[in-house]
Amino acid sequence: MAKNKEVKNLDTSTEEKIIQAASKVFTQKGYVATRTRDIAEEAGINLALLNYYFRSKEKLFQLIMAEKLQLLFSVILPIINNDDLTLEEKVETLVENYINLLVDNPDLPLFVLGEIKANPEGFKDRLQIRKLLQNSSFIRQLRERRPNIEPVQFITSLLGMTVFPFIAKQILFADDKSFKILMEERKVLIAKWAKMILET
Amino acid sequence: MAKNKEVKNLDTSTEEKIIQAASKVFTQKGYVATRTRDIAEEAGINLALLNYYFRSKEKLFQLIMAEKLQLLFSVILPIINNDDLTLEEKVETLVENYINLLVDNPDLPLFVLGEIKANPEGFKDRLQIRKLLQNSSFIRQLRERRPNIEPVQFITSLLGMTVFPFIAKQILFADDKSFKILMEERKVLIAKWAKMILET
DNA sequence: ACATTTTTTAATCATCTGATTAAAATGTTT
DNA sequence: AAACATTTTAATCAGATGATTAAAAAATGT
Repeated sequence: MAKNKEVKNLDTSTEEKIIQAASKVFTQKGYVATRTRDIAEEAGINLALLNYYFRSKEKLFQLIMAEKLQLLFSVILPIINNDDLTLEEKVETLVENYINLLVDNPDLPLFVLGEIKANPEGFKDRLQIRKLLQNSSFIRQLRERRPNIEPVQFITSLLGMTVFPFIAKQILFADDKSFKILMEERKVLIAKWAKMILET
Repeated sequence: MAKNKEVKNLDTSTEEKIIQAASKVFTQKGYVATRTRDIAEEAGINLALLNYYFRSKEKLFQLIMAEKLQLLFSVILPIINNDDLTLEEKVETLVENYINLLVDNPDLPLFVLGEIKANPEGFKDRLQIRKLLQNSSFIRQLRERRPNIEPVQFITSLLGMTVFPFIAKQILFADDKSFKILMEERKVLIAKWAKMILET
């Protein structure tokens, strides 16, 4: 028998291949548009094998979605709660790290936001972002600095400037090469503009 | 026989009911997630009637999508090409009109952007936004004012600040009522912030 | 080498869904 | 009212798709 799953295929186990494939197809096409056959083909395996490893399309999707949410949270949470960072430092780090993440995962925003809209109830529990934000030192610093501005207005703008280009990529940008260059430029631009907003 | 289709049902002809229903369901759920049966039910008619009026789901979708693109363009194009408006006036009007449009059609951005991503080829011809922008007086004014900033960087930020809240609504905002209030506030905020960016 | 467990496959099922069809109902003109 | 055109419906079809099954193949332990 093969008890140690870890020892088998050191490079890419079948399970890992499926997860990789599912991650790619799901984020590219979304849940409904994705056929389990697509994932199987992408993974280079048979369809039935998918249901052997993961009981259903839904289960596999939940796994991928949890991964993606974790990825997004892991960039935001440590920063907005870090009491050692000034407001300006938080903004800089947030923009820098977020753009880095999105350059490597350009499909992430539209995927996650689309799935949330398609099935809001399924995210009710997992998405307490608002509450996590509410109690963050980031919000506290924002309120201190600009008492007359709703923190959510500033955050929406910061996120909008950062995330929107990846959502509207197809429309606004010509080719992938220049897009990446512009996104690098954008790190300093957004940080500068955000700080201006905080100063006024 | 009934030659004058217009005379029949003055309030809502069957065709109009179907279009209304399709508009609602498509923008809410997207193309693949929408079943023709959903549209029929929403319109209060039988399924076969859909294929009687519009030959197929695809045809009906194309009609709706064309409507929505037209809606979006009709807000942007007249403004960015209006030589009588200063750069600041363009920004103000653009933000004001766009938020007004999105408050009435909050599903529009995610719908259009999602469908473009799902089928980029189908939009290749219809989406010359980049070219339309390129030759606009808006771009010319931006280049004059801030020669050191790529116009697309500014435009992406302006659109991001304006459109993103409607895409991330579910995540960032608590309830619909406060959302609308904040979006009203946002008109002046974005205009102010955008003008600051242009000044520096 | 043998037995046992794990992995993989081909074939099949049941359901969903877009579309069609034939016929009934409704409306219009004469 | 009769004849004709238009509108609406119920029933059905064909293809796609998620899932299952039974059996073969491969890996592993003794």
